[in-house]
This record gives sequence, structure tokens and C-alpha cells, in this order.
Amino acid sequence: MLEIALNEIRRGCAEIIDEERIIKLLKAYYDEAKTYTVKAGFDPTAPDLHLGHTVLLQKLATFQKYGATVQFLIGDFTAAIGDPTGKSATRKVLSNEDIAKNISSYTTQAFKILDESKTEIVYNKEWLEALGALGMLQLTSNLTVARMLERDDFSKRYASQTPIAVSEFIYPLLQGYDSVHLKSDIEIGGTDQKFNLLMGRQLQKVYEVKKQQAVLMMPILEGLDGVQKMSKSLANYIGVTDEPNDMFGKVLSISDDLMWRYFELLSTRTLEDIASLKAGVEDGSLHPKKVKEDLALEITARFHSQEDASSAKAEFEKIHSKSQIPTDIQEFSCEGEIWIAKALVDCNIEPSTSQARRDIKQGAVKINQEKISDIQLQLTGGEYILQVGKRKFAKLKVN
RNA sequence: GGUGGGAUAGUCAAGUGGCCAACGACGGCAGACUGUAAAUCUGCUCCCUAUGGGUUCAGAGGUUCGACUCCUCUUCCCACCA
Repeated sequence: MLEIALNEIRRGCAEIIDEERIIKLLKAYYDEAKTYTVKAGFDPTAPDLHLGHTVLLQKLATFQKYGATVQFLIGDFTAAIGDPTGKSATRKVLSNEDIAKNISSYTTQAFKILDESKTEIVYNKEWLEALGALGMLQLTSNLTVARMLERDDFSKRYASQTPIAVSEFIYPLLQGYDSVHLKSDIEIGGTDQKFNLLMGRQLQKVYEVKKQQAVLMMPILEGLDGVQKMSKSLANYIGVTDEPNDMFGKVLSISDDLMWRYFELLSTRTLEDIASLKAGVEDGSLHPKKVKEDLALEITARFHSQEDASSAKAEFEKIHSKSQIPTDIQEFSCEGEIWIAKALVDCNIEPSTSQARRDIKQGAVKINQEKISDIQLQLTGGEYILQVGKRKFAKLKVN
């Protein structure tokens, strides 16, 4: 029993600190039905979750399966202040309303994966605001500058003379203090959070919370390009609220190599299953496309439904494999005659008539499945299916 | 506070008086090839019913027949020194 649980917990992890502690907690759960807490912090600045976030959520769900209560920590305190971090564009300071709105959409999305009955939503504003200047000073006195500079990010920036705001030193402390207040048994986060996660351990020791939290780090999920981390700003993400068709298509568009990574971190299949799939692909008995389709189905079904997933698959095949026209196309209409380039722009499938001309010249534009080459073409009365490239469709009615 | 350097298309980055709608790289789009991909090859990548016209090189003025290029001011960045 314990072995199985542990293996599942270890799956895909980048690093575990104090695994002994986790084993003890699991043992206590099996022997005495004692539960424990797992903390994970979320930043309510971005209301849309993508698959990168779900890696963490799924790990939390695994813990729930094995006796954990999840402390779903919302960093509303830090969000209200803003983050001066130099590297990414300075975070906006959010209004309370925005934060509240983000939080509610956040949690609805999160509960597609997490078990709500075993989740406790906590807000760090509650105790951080109460900390006060004195508490803050006490907190900072636990740490030396030298220790702070151990953090990779800081030391690099210091060496390269990139500015570091003093408040940036405070953030890890606050995050660590969250663990003190919540008396978390385990905290999980991305590998980029290592320093902050360890801070929780250190502060728990100082503040004499009986035990130090174990730390489990998940790797950062690569985006669709397979190189950079999945993030909204890089537009290489799969959002959990994406339409089934989009979601299915996006999963299918990842490279074969990346697919295994997604299997490990996102699929609920067992590791043995995945290993045998991989072996099958390697010896040629399984087509990689087929395997990837299964992954796409699984992921789509998780956030929508089994039916949505299979119809997304059918739709996809219709468009791509058989190069037919999708079922749902946006419809437009206009009066009288219309010039083809203008029509494409009006139907939102081309950004400008200049671009439309170029695409027509290149043979990327089809009307009713027929390639066209005449830039001057005028459309007169009738219904047309306009297509640019493989993906952009529109239906136009000319009256 | 002082002294230098910089701001060019989605990003990086050439261009230092006309040959500039602006080299190149990345990204993006399209075509071929495929498995829908990836890799590869090719073309395109400011706007406009276009063998032409318009608007661009941080902003505002100026010099000049002509300015991304020279001058002045403004804004913002960066480096060195305090």
C-alpha cells in the first residue's frame, strides 16, 4: 500500500526534500487514519489556469487520495501589493474586486481536479496583514543578506548588477511565514520556487512549529513549442477553459518527444502503461499519432466530457485528415458585390487586404474547396465557404 | 547630482544624408512533404482595389532639393562616477 502511494507521489517530481517525513505521514495515515496537510500557493493575478498549473493540482489530488487535506493558499496579500520582480514585466497591482473575481474563477477551475471536500482555501492576507511592522522586523531578523544571496536568481542579478528591490527579499520570507502559520506538513511548488519552499522549512524551525515541512518540487511544464515553459504570455499554452476542439487540436500539435513528457506529468495512466506505450512506438507496433490521440482524448475529457472529447476528435479528423470543412463556421453576410480580398478581411480570416493578396498569390485561399489565384475576383450573389490555409474558415452570404 | 551611451517593424538587431518600406536573425503566416505534427525545403511578413499611392525608424521642432541618418528641445532607458 504504502509503496504504491509513494510511487505515485514521486511520479514526475523534480526533487523531494525530506522524503522521510512524507513516508512517516503516509504511515500514520494508514496505521492510525491520521490526516496531514499539503500546502500550495497560488497567485491570483492570472485568472486563467493552463495545463502547466494542473501539473501541480494533479499532484495535490494525488495527495488527497492518500489522506491529505490541501491548503489551497491564495496569495492575495502579495497580489495586492504587486511584485517588483525585475525579470518579467512588472506585475500590476490588482484591485480587490479583480482579485475576488480571479479567485472565484480560479477555484472553479481548480476543482475540476481537486476534491473540494478535502480542500481548505486560505488567504494569506488574513495573517500577513496582522503581522505588523514589529512582526515583520522579527521575521526579517531571521535571515542574513548572505543567505538571501544564495538564491540563484538573486546572486546572478547581483553579479550582473541588475537591480534587486529590497522588497524582493521579503517575499520569500512571507511565503515561508505562510507555512509557519498554517503548520503545513508538506508544501509543493515548481522547481523555480525552491528557495521559497525551503524558506518555509527554515522559518518553521525558527518559530518552533514542531516539524519542518517536507518539500516536493514539480518540474515546469514545457509549452506547445516544447522549449519554453508553458505560459499565457508566450501563447504556447493549453488553457483548462479552452474549447474541446482547441484543446484536442493543441495536444495533437505537440511533438512526439514532448508527448512523453505530457504523459508523465498530465496523464493519469500508470507509469507501466506509459512505458509500454513508449516501447510500442519504438518498435513500430504502435503509431505515435494514435498514442497522441489517446492523450488528447484523455486531457480533453478531463476538462469537458467524454462525449465532447470524442466529438472533438471526429471534428479534427474531418478537418485535417479528410480535409473537409468543419461543422461550425462563423457566418457573415453582405450586400451586393464584394471584392475577394475585402471579403476575407470582413470575415476576420485575414488581417488586411495586403495580407489577403499575398495569400491569394501563394495559393493559400480557397473558395468552396477550390484554390483561387485571381486577386481581382469579385463575389456576386450566393453562398461561399472561404478558407485561408488549413485552419481559417468562414461562410459568406452575398445578397 | 555629474559624465558619457542609447531609443529602428511582434522581438532582437543592421543602417551614420539620396541606391530605405529599411540587411539579418528569431517569431508568425502560407506552400511542398507528412501523421495534424516535428524536421527539412520554398515563399511571404506596415497599410491601401495596387506594375501605382500612403504612412513609418521614441516625441516635437529645425537645417537641406532630399533625413532613420545632421542640429535643438522633450520623454524614457542604460553605463560609469558621486
